[in-house]
Amino acid sequence: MNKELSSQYDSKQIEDNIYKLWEESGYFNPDNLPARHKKPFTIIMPPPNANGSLHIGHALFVTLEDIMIRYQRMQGRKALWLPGADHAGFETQVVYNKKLEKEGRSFWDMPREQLYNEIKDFTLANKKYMEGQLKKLGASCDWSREKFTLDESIKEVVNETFEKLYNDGLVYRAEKPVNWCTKHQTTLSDLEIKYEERADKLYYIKYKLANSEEYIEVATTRPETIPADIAIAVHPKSKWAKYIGKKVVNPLTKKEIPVLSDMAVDLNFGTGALKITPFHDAVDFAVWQNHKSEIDIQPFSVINQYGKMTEEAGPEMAGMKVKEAREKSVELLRPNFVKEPEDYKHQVSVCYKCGTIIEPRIMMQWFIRMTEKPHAQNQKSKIKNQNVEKSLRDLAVDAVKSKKIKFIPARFEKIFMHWMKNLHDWNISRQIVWGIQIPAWYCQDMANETCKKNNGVIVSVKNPEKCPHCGSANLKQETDVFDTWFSSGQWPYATLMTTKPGDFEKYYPTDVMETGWDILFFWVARMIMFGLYRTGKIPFKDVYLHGLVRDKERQKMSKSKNNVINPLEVAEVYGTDAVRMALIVGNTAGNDPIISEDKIRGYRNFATKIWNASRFVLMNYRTIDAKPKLTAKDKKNLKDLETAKKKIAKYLDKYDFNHAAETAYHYFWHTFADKVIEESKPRIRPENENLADAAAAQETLIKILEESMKFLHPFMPFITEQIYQILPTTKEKSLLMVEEW
RNA sequence: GCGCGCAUAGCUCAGUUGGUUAGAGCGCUGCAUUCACAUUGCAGAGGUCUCUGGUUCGAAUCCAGAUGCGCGCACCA
Repeated sequence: MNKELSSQYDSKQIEDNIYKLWEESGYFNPDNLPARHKKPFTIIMPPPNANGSLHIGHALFVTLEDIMIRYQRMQGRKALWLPGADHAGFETQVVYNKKLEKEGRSFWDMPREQLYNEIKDFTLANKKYMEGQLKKLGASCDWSREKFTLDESIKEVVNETFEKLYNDGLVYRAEKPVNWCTKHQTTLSDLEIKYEERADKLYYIKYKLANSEEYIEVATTRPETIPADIAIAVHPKSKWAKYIGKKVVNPLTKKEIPVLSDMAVDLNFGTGALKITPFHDAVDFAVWQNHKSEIDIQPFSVINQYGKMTEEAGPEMAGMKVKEAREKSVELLRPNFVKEPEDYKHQVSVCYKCGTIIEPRIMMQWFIRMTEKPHAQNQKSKIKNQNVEKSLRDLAVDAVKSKKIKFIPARFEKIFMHWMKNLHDWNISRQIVWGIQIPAWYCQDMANETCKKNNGVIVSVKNPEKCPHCGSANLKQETDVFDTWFSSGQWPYATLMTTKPGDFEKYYPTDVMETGWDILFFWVARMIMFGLYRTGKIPFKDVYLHGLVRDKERQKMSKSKNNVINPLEVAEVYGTDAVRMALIVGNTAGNDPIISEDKIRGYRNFATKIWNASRFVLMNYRTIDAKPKLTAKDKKNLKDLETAKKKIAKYLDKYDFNHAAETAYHYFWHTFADKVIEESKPRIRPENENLADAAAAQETLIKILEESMKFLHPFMPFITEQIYQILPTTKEKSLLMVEEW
């Protein structure tokens, strides 16, 4: 029967069939696993952004998680791998914006609803395509529990958390400095901006005292914002201290502005005097907040949301872009220069997507308090608050400190703590259309005192229809949507609370969160905080962080560099199993793996080796009418097998996939194929008249082959399942996937 | 500025609590081949483990410093 096996392993011919075999068995769903599978083992898949197709980085996470799931399933765990997809709000909107630009359509002129629906169609199409890709990669996840971040059930959980945070005083709406991207017309969180070094000029400007030639010297990189200066702050120990309490003249508007004393001014930088422009700088905003009583001018903006100068900037600059206005202001200010401007290199914040310089603005936005305790149990909260005594930050910090949550590799614990220490309140509102609209309504009548006290704000999981305070039906919903990470940060419990009844109780807390280190703060930290806040339990026990896949030259893969490896394309050529091995061997947790086609080719050769070794054993297989008499060497070989298998299990238990895979590879090729098989050749030939010996050799070979398929299965599921299916010892309808390890 | 890493064979990396001649893959050299597999086998060359000092009977491994490189965080105008 097996004699017609071809000498080459043809992955294309078998992979789809094998996946179908697994899928039809129903075993991806842990509920269907045989009775021996008892204790749950859960991994929630990091939902890929449904705005493109899977790249090699996705293949890495799929492989790592599938290895864990398959291994644990074989070990008798009730293994659940819950798949999903992320609408990826801002990122997807950026992608769609680009797409429209290419098509010559204007993103900004489209009605909100139309835009939303178009992006929705686009996202759902991508999602469907990605599901097919996950299957190609061999992902043994439970499709019956698949979730999408915009499922109604998920939105409800997310909104409930928001309402609870609001009632607990951890969500607030305020006018505060935020990061504004003038291209994308939205605010961004502190994590969504990056810093770039820019060569600018530092201008030294005289602010003269009223009716005097005396002046204070102020250094600034942004002379165009001078019309919005409402004060000058000096350090009390600076040489300008004698002017504290006096007034100076704004060199552009000629208005008189007060001189304040503030320790926030750095004595050792610039001139020891700082111009205070609250609406265009966060530090200045803070200074203004502390000196409100001393300043009679209300702060205002001179730059609008498009990065253009407003009327308040004065007739010479109004309407100009910031860059032009800077040149203009320099021209106007020249008489007030103390000296020629100096070249100055500094870090400026830019949008992490488009690189546009972030314009700090003061805007009414929604924020989450990260470092303060919630109010005492609020009656309004339907969800009990298990953790009233701690801030979101402390919940996470304590869980990590006490080792309830462990990082692999451990060094990320320090990085995590460092970030947590510097945590600020999180702006969660975005002025984009693609996302979950914030469940807040504004009463337009504000006909009673409670309304006024709350500024007309009503936070409610579902549309309240009427103002609960004054009964007005004249409500307007907030148009801003949540930062994507606000919803994905709730993913572990939001999914399990809404799949099947009992799932949350059974599968939460999950066992492992496996994801890239680049989203440690974006995602992992938020999941820990929200998980503890909302459920009182950690969302996962271990966090395994993988690196970013790079090419041979250590470059990050990107379309523009033309070094992208499409996992599906290479899997088509070399087989999925080869791609999976190439991603695992030589790759340790937290390090950026380097992947090249050569490496993948190497593991395709390994697949061929597995195929031919198996083929050899099967081709020579015959019924021998004798009781096998194992030699000492046979016994040693079987013992070596056990040793290798134990070693692999030990490595897998420690998340050391690299060594586990290498050990499996090495044992199979250089011990089994090169030695055991070679030595067995004369013994299994029909010429061997010692039937007991022939039977012993054959039994040893079959046994090792069968066991090898088991320990190779998590890494190379397709070829191993295929061979298992044709082994003479395999029982009808049994699957390697659920075999006992 | 604060913080986290890395430095081992030509290349990419392992090296788990310090303990004989420091490992793997790829690459390289030589030989073999009608045999399950040339997508192969066997053999081999190749390393002062960045430098300096310290701890120790003993250091690639622990400590301190230097040099080089990478990265994260950050409201110095």
